[in-house]
Amino acid sequence: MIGHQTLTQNDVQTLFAMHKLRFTRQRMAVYQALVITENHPTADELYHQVSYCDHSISLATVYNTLETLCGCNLAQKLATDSSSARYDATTHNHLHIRDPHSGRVKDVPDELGKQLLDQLPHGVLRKIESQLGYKISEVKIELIGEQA
Amino acid sequence: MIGHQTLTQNDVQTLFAMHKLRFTRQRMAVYQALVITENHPTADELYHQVSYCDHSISLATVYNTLETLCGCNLAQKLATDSSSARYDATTHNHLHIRDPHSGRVKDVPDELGKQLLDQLPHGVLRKIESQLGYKISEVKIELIGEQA
DNA sequence: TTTGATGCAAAGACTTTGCATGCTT
DNA sequence: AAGCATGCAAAGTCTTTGCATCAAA
Repeated sequence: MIGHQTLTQNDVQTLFAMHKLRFTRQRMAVYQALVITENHPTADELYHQVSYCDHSISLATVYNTLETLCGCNLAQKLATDSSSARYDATTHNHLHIRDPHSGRVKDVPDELGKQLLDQLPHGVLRKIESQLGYKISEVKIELIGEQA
Repeated sequence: MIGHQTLTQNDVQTLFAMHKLRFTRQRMAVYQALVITENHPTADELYHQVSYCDHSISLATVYNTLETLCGCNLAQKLATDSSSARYDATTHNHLHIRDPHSGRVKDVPDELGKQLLDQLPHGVLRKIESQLGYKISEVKIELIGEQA
């Protein structure tokens, strides 16, 4: 996988081409901002961040771009209990750890998250599937805790 | 714990009194509807459900009531990636299964949810704690899947 | 009686959409 | 050149709020 720190314009251009997305200055800026931003930003936060360099971009374009990115799995919309949606450029299943006091959400390093997901009791998951009549496609986990 | 099916008006009255909430016909109806409803309803769904019997209740009251109930932990607002919030009268840690197509959320029966939580790889959790410097107090799990 | 809840409508926050223009392919 | 993306503003959806009235304690 391409490291986030070294994501060049060419990388993004290639990525967009792979997904049959037109490459525009606005999409480039929104995607870059999304990838770079540590915490998971809202559309409005991205808009302000991008506006800093591109004074003409519109909020509607940010929303449209985010929807497009989510549509081809280059981003995902996170579930939230607050009003505005948050977005994440990491689209593979990964874990978040949230500190309820500070409200901060951090990513759990992939190798640890993967260990946790791999070691889930799959027998119980299958029992849940058969008992509820569902086909489980994903297990989302959020850890709650505070910095020691 | 009081079973949901046998929740009488007196139970609710007592419950509200314990939380120093005024007992009104509207709050009673909203709380009852929330407890009874299988999938976690939106404010609008509750409004329509309650309206069926109480033609004068307003949507604003439903929202106000839900906020009040959440404020004293008689309900919780669920995180969602769609537009409207969903509410849940079960406030202890339990598992949800969400169908991304319909947006519906269902509870996983407590005994199965408990099995899943008990059989988590605690060694990995401790590794995450020590590596990130966090004390994990809770693990929230949401299953994604669709009805077979 | 006092205090807080309700209903209504208006305002607010967030997001989507229609359309003319411009840019990518 | 064709078709999709953009910017703008307007509309749409969900939620909150101000205020007069009403009900619970």
